[in-house]
Amino acid sequence: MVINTETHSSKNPFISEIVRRLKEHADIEAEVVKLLIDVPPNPGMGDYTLPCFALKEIFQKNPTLIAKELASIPLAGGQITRVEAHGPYLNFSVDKNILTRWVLTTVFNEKDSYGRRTLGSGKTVIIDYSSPNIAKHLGVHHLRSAVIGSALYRLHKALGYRVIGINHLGDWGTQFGQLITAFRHWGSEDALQHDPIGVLNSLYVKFHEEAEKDPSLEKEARAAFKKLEEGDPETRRLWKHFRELSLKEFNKVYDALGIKFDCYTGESFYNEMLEGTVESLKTAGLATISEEALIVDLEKYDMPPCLLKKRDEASLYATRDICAAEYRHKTYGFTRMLYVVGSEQKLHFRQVFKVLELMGDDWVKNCAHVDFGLIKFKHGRMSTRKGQIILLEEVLNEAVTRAHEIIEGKNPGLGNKDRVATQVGVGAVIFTDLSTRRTKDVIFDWDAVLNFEGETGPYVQYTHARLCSVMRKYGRPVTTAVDYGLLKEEDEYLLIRKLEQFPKAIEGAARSCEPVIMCNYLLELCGIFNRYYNHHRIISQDEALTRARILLSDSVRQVLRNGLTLLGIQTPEEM
RNA sequence: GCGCCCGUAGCUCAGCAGGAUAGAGCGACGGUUUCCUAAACCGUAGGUCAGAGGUUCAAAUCCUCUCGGGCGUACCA
Repeated sequence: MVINTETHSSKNPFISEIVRRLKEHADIEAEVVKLLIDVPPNPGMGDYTLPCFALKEIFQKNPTLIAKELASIPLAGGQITRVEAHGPYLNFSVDKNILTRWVLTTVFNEKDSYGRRTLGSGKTVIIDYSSPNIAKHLGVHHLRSAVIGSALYRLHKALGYRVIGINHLGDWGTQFGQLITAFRHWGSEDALQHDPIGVLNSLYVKFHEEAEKDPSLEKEARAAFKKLEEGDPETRRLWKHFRELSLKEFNKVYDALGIKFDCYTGESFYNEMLEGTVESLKTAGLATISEEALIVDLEKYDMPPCLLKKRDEASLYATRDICAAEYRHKTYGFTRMLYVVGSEQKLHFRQVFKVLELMGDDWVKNCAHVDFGLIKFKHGRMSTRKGQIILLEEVLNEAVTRAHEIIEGKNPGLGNKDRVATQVGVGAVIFTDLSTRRTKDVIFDWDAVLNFEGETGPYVQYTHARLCSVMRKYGRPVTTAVDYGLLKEEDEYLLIRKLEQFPKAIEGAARSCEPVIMCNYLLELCGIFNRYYNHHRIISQDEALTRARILLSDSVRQVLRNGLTLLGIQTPEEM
C-alpha cells in the first residue's frame, strides 16, 4: 500500500492538532494517528475519533482501557474542547465555530478547485477506456467502460495526476478480414455513405449468418486480414475507410456524453511494432510453437497459453496488448495504468500481465484491470453479432425526450429547454450507470434509466438547481464575514461535516476505481440538504442568520457542482 | 471439470484496506405546497446480510466449504 504524504486529512487543522497533542502527551506517532483518525458515526459522539484497537500492540492493553487512559490525560485545549472515551474509541470535540468557519471558508475560497489535491503531482496515470470495436454500433453495453473511465480520468486529474486517456480502438483483428470479405460480397459504397455503421454492422451480422452455411468464408476472411497486416494497399484502403466512418459516428456519441480522449491509438497503431515484440519474446525464450501457433506457455502459472500468433501467422489481441503496454510505458513512463474493460476479459489481462512480468517489465505491478460486470437483458446477454442490442444513442435520446416531458410538466416557463433536457437526460444515464459497484452485472432496465426521482442523477442536479435558485433569489454577494455561531441546527452541522468529507470521497473513488463512492457521497449530501431545506428557511427577515445560511447553501451548491463535474455530469442552474 | 465474480428488505442497490445501533431508493400505505423549484420532504410497513463452519476482543466485511446465478477456460475481442 502506498502511503501518500498528502491525504484528505493533512490540510485539516483539527486533525493536525489532535495528532500533535497525542504525540506530545502520549507519545503516539503522528503517522499512526493520521492513519487511524476518523469521524464518529453520529454527531453526539464528537467530531473526530481515534479507534484504539490498533494501539493494542503498542500499549499492550485492551482498547477500552487505552481509550479510557488517554481520555484522562489533559489532551483538550486550544481548538479541542472535549476528549472522551466511548468504549474503545477516543472521541474529540472541537470548537464548532472554528470548524464551521474553516470548512465554509475553505469551500468559498477554493470554489471549483475545492477537493483538488496534489498527491498525484509528477505522476502519470494512463486510463484505457471505451475502446470499442470499429464498424459496430455503440450499444448500452459500451456505456460502462466509457463512463467509468471518463470519471476515473477526472477523479485522478483532481488529485493532481497527469492523466492520459486512451481510446484503444478495436480497429484490428480477424473481424476486419470478415468485414472486408463481407463488403466485397454484399456491400456497396452508396449504402455505406448513407448509414455507415448500420451497413457495416449488418455486413458483420450477415457474414456470421453466411459463414455458418459456407465455412469457406471464414477462410477468405482470415486471408483478408492477413493481407491487411501485410499492408496490401486495396485492403488497407477499405479498412481505413471503415475506420474513419466509424470514428465519425462514435464521436457524436462521445460528444453527447461529454467524453474525451487524449488519443485514439487503437490496436492498428501497433501493427508495425508487433514484430519487435514477438522477436523480444522469442529472444527471451518465452515464445514457443505449439499446435502450429506461437504461444507463451503459462501452464506453470495455472493459465492457458497466451496466444501470440495464429497458425496463419496473424497476430492476436494479446500480442497487441503486450506491445501497447510496452509502448505506453516507454512513451509516458506511467506510475499507474488502468484498463477499464469488462470482467469477461479477466483471464486475458492476467495472461498479458504475466507475460510482461516474465519479460522483466517490473512496472507491470502498476497495471490494473479495472473490470466491470456485464450489462444484460433480463433473458440473456447483449450481442452485436446476433443483433441483440440497444443502441447507446437510442438510450440517450429516450432519456432526453423524457427530460423534455418532465420539464414541460413541471417548469414550462424554463428557458433553453432543449439544452437543459439534454443535460438532465444524459446526466440520468451516466449517473445510473455509475451508481452500482463495477463488478456487479447490471440488467438493463428502461424504467431505471428513465426514472428521474429518488437516487438518480436528476435528483442531484435538481438539488443543485434548487440551490442556484436560492442564490438567485438572495441576489447579493456571498460573504464569509458571517456569525458562524448561528449555524446551530443539527442538519447544518451534518452538512458541514459532509462538505468536509468531499476530498475524502474523491480519494476513495480514485483509489478503488469506484465512481459509485462519489455518487453515494453526492446523494447523501443532497439528502441532508433537502431535509434541511424542507424544514428551515434559508432566506428570512433575520439578516445575520440569512447571511450565514447563504454561505452554507452556497458551499453545498459548490460541492454538488464539483462532484457532478467529476462524474462528467452537467450542472444546469435551472431545471 | 477447473478458475474468477456476484448473492444484504418484495424489487434495485449502498455499506466490504474488520469496528460503535445493518442503510437508501423504488414499489405499498398515510401525510406535507397561502413558504427560497413537490424532480423535494416526513411517517408506517418490510432483514436469520444465501447456508454452514472458522479466524478475532469484534465479521455483512477476512478464510474454508456448500448451494444458487453470471463470466471465462488455445488461434474472437
